[in-house]
Amino acid sequence: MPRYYLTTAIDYVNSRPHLGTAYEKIAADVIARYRRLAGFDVRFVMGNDEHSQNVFRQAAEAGLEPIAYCDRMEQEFRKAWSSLDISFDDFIRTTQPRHKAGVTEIARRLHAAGDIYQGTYEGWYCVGCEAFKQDKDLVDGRCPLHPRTEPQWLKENNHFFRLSKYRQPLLDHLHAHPEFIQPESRRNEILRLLEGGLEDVSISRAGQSWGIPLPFDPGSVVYVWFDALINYASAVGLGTDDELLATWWPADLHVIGKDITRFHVVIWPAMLLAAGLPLPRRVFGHGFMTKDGQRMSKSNPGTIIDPSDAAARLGADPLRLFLTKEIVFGNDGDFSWGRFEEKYNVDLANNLGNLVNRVTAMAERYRQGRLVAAPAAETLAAAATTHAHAYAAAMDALQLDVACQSAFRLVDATNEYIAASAPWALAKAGQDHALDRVLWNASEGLRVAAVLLSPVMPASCRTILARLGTPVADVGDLRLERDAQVHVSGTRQLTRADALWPRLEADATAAPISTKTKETPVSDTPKDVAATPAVPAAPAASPAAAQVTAPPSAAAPVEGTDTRLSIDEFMKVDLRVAQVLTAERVPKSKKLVKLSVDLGSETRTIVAGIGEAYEPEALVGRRIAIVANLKPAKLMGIESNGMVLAASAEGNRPILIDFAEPPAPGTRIR
RNA sequence: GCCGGUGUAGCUCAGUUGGUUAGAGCAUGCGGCUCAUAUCCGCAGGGUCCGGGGUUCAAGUCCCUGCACCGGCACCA
Repeated sequence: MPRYYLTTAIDYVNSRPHLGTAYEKIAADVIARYRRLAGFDVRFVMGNDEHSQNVFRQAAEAGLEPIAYCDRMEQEFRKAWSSLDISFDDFIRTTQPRHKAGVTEIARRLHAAGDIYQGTYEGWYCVGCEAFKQDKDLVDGRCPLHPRTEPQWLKENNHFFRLSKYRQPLLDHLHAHPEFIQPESRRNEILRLLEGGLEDVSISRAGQSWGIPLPFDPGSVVYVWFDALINYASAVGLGTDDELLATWWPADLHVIGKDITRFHVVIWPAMLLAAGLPLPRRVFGHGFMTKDGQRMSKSNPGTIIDPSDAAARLGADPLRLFLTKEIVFGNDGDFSWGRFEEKYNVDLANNLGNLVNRVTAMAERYRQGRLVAAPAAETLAAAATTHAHAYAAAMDALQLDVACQSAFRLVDATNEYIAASAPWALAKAGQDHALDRVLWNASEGLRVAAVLLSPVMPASCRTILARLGTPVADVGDLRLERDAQVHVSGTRQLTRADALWPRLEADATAAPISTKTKETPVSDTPKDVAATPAVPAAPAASPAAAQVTAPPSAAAPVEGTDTRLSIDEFMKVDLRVAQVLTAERVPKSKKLVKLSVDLGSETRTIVAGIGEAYEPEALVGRRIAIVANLKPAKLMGIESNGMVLAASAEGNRPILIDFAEPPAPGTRIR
């Protein structure tokens, strides 16, 4: 049995998964399930990346040990993936002993190969900022933010990886294996990057406790991204189980976001070359998800969609289909509730779902559900073969959207076949033989379509197969070769049941469905499956829900990570009323405005990013709210001593705070 | 200002290395069917492929240029 090892990127645990991360897992899951269907022995690995300083900080803020925080986040992630029916075989965490063993092994190998050397990072260090400063950041040899503090010349011991040594081998590899990076556009970017030269990279941090110690310098920990990449090999036994490693490595496919392509096609392969390990066969950089055209990001709450919510609304399978079929794999994709609901109605309610219903209904009505094999209908059988081949070719080429479309063409072909052969007319005319044949073939067209769609909609397809009298214990038992063609022998008992995907009516689609419905678990006995819908009836929009036009709100903070401030902490912020004396645009900037403001006792210069929303002249005389005790910052060469308060949603123009009655400049706000 | 992306039917988008008459779904109009969740099937209308210039026997596709929108950074303290 051929093997297939694929991975997704492991996820940072500093926030809960959103639809963008879910998209990657769904796409990878579709590929994994397709490979199983195609007869491969599949290993599908996902996991969490836990050794970042951010995680360390977040844990501290939540009053937790880092590992306890990570444990909690693991549950969050597992819950999300479970609600989306992600069929990973293994879930690796970078804090696990097996991963530490893998990292240690790689570090040891690179060290032995002479590809790690000790270097020092030297530079001006500003104690006030707790950071190294570049020469260009210093003014008269001093940190502009802390002009009274003498910067210190510091050295930090670091270990460097000789990445530069692998420039030519990487270029050779890319030329020898054009399929290594996909899609194509990313490959060109990397070629340009390599042609421009590579610099060695630092792989350690001194003086940190949260991380994996370097075997040859226990005082340093491995830098987080270097650590993270190794998970792909440590998950299959690097450093712990040579036999397992030999079985699965190299990976057939890394599915990652396009933003981290260069880590995966430059640094990671260079590490493997240095360690004497084979390179992964393919790296696929998928696109980003947007919400209603806006970039989905943590700092923009309106764009964050909780994948479990989205799945709960119409079902995990409809969501999986939408993301797989409507987004060209490799391109950015947009999610909107309206489009999701539209595609749900068209593809699932009207076409596939209705086909299931009409086939089972006719079988029951004309034959008490009992169908006997009949000769294949030529056109439909040919369509099944053609579309199944196109489907497999597309899947092999990772054109997931094209593959879905092929499967749906078979759904269309089956609907056409039914219309053309009019079984209801045959029934009326008493042409039993012809009727038997049409019913059998229609059910076969549908069955093959369900087999093809099973990687995308596993639970639903299992239900469809059960209703068609061809139950499987697990869709993983299906095989393309055997099951994705029209069969011409046997007898079956079909069962009609509730609509799989009830059509959403216009007024229901206008409002988000706030009721969280969980998918009815599919029972193990096919009989029950046939009797129970895999997806509950769409919840009717209640009058109350109909008034709500906003989508479900952004992800709530993780339980237990209470980030609220005490009153003392809040009082540290010195908010003041200020009156604008002068305002002028900062030359060559897009949105910066330089203000001088009256604070009662003093006059301050503040630079604010409000130039896109306000004309500077209109600000003069206006009373605004500012933060008065911020550390100064330099913006476009101008020192800003404070911050103007404004309502500012990401992507929207800021709106200044206004006072209904004018307070005196300098008045404290609290 | 720099870097990147996008611009194709009313809407949402496909369009491989240049190659017949530029496609799909939705929406619209007409017709058919009644097994089915008012579903399905057929037909039709609808396009300056953002503008301009160029290369070529041939350009939605390649090159130059302009415009518009989006994203990132410089600058949101």
